[in-house]
Amino acid sequence: MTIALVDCESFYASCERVFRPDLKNKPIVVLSNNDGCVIAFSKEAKKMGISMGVPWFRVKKSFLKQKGQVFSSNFTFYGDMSARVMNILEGFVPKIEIYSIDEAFLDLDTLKQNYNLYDFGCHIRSIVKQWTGIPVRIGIAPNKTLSKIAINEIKRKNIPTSVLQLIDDKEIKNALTNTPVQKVWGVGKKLNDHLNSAGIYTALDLAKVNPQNIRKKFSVVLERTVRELRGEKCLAIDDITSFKKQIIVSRSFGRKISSLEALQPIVNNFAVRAAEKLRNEKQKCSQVSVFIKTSSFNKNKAQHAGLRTVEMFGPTDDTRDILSATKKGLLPIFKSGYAYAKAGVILNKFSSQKIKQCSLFEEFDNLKEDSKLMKYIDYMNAYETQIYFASQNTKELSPMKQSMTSQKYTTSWYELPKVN
DNA sequence: TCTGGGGTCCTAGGACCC
DNA sequence: TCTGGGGTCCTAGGACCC
Repeated sequence: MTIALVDCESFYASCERVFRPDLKNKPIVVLSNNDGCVIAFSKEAKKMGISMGVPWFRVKKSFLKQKGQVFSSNFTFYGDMSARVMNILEGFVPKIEIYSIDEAFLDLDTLKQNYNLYDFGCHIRSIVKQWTGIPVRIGIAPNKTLSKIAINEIKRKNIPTSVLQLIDDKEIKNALTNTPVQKVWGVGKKLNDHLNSAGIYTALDLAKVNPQNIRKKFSVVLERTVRELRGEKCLAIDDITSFKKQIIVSRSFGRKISSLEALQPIVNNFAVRAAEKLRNEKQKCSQVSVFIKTSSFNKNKAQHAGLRTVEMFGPTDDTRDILSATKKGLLPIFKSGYAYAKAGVILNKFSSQKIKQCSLFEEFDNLKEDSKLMKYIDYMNAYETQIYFASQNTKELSPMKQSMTSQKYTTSWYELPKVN
């Protein structure tokens, strides 16, 4: 049983480099929405002390002074580059799980025995690099958790080929010894603290604990992790693209918002966007939640956070239903006198668009056909015309700072790269 | 001054059943 | 005086991931 994890090296930063060869070997950072914090960075930026999630305003000055290059996030572009990489990977083996925008698990069991997996990894790496310009690391191991460890080892040891096969017991033990337990896939900050206080500091320490005891003291999730560290295979490769179970549209605001009059239309924007996403997924939802919160970083200011869930009368994908639920949810959680920093709309309890269900109190004869209105609106919004709902905030559709976005090199005719 | 967004899975505990 | 036992289903919230 063998799995390969293909992981794109500092993916967003690498994307930015593909059409900007002048940025080779230069420090690059990519920022989150609102240019709030650093969410990706190149090796060169790492050397300058940039770390994941650091607030941009804190490192901005010194980074720019050292001739670093900064980008606002350009997810349309990264998504397209990701699809290209995944497409290539799908050509190598029949079973692959696209785990995130920059990672995929490949099932290598379908390959002929005695196949040289290390060479195969190197081959994949060179093809992906040649066809897309994106450098990848490849960790080969008996299961998912260990393939993650292999990727960590490539980083830690700075292995020049960026491919590592972790199969031999001694090698695995050595890698586990060198992995702090917090770097194990599935161990976050909270678990790390608990494990540390129980005297578990490395991945090897964790692997030595009896899995049943772990299950009793922690959870079945961590038990699986322990078993995988020991070489068992617990997590299967899930190659079926499953439907979404939840849709979230949320944003931190560019500036704080205190009045309901200002907040409601912005939350409505999120509701409209969420409904569009839902229709795009060809699903309906039966539950809408709204949340608002003040900034948790402002310790000396009064804090308030609220979440309210509203049940729908039946599954719906109609923006008007979702808007009215949003309003119902927002009113009771809004308290005046607070400076709100973030809000969001969450859609839950999905069912297929094809299923028609009328509510208990609805006459069957009245079961209306789905209105064509939404279809027309989506159709028109896909092109130049924009149709808004009256309750939206159209003046400040995205009160978001994003001043340093690169071109949509591969997804817009108007922004294609030019060759002189 | 300024600190992301979008997801999944699991569990404890409440509500309910016989 | 004394108030069961066993089970299912659902949900909010926690923890984690990238």
